[in-house]
Amino acid sequence: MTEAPKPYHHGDLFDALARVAEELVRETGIHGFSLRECARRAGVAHSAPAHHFGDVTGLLSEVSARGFERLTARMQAHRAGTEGPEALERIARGYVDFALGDPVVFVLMLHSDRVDRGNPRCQRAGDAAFGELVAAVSSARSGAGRDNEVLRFAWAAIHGIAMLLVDGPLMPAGGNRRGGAIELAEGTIRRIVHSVMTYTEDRG
Amino acid sequence: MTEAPKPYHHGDLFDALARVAEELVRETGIHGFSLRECARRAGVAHSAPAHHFGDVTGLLSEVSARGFERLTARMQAHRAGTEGPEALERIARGYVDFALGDPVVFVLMLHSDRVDRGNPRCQRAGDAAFGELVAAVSSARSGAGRDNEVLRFAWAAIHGIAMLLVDGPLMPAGGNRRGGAIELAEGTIRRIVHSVMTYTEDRG
DNA sequence: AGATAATCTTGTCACTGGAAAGATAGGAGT
DNA sequence: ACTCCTATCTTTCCAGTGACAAGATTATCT
Repeated sequence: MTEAPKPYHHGDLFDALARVAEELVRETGIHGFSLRECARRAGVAHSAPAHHFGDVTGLLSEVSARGFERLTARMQAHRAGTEGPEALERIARGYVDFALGDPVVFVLMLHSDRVDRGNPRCQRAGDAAFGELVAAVSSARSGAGRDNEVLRFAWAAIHGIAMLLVDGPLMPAGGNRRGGAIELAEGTIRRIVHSVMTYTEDRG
Repeated sequence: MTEAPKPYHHGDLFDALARVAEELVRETGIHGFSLRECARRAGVAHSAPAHHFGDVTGLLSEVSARGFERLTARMQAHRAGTEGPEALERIARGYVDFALGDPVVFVLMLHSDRVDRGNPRCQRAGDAAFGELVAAVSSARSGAGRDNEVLRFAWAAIHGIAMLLVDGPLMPAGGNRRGGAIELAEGTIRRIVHSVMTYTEDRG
């Protein structure tokens, strides 16, 4: 039939493994992830990934890097070229939306010890993603000063609501987890933006 | 000599295992944790923990529950009976201080898939800890309304700064991680408190 | 004292990640 | 065309893991 002849050389095993790993980690969770199962699904021997990624940390780091790339794209899509406070509000929504849509990968990216955050690809992709946030804060404040402080504040609040909704105590119990969570996040995000905009005035 | 005769029955293996597990998870990280190594250090057979905790998730859930108890105590100690905005500021400092002092356990408690957050002990201890935060926000606002909204906002910001400093991109690179991080957190915490206090006025 | 239940040990299982050594293929240079 | 060299992938092996089952030991209750 249409059975592939299964050539010895896969052709693009690096990419294929990264994709399968992403799927697998979503299914099984971070701890449940298995290199052998991953290789199995990609149709290669269990030691094949080692040549491309070194070890399981290397593979999951690649998954993390791709996650950051998707996060960047998501935030850009949400921002859609806007400026000012609206830009920040949209970027924040993009951040939370990504987290809610891909919770396992999100936690993997930022808070898992199975990823090497010193990994160059990971770091570059992470910097790019956070660059979007920096740019949005900057656009919202348009040079009003206190940049580092206000950036930390904004980032912390956005990241915090994402983490609490995705994987923490604020997680809605019911069925449509994502819907309820987004709704909860909305108010908090608006409040964060407001707080960022008034940063200078109400504190010396 | 003073060699213990190593009785068949340990006496308080539940507690001993929980302690050893806490230490071990600190040393090896969440993923590196091993039930067998834990049993080894406690001086019992590798299957002994199963009887008390079921499986490794049960054991780590106990570690998590104890973490919440320590978090509660830490926050109470920081608050020291104060009221109003100061209470919230101190509680927030306690939260961040705990996270920075015990980062692995902190991440385990809130964002690990090796813990069963439905576990009764875990849930009760978690509720107690978050009760401290609720009480502090309530004291700071003294019945100014919008309680759920403002609570989510405060919690998200506090949790966010803790996570980013402990295990994320804001983590200071240098040696005295904790010192630098606390300093960074201070400004953010003050800002959070301020924002909580002005919640009603500057938004309809 | 004797029965019953709780606690702990020994032994086994399938599974995991990593290392080593061999098989296969592609490419460069002659 | 032919050989060498290297990258890719497979097979084989090893120590380690969590869970389970069955047996040994001790505490508790009547």
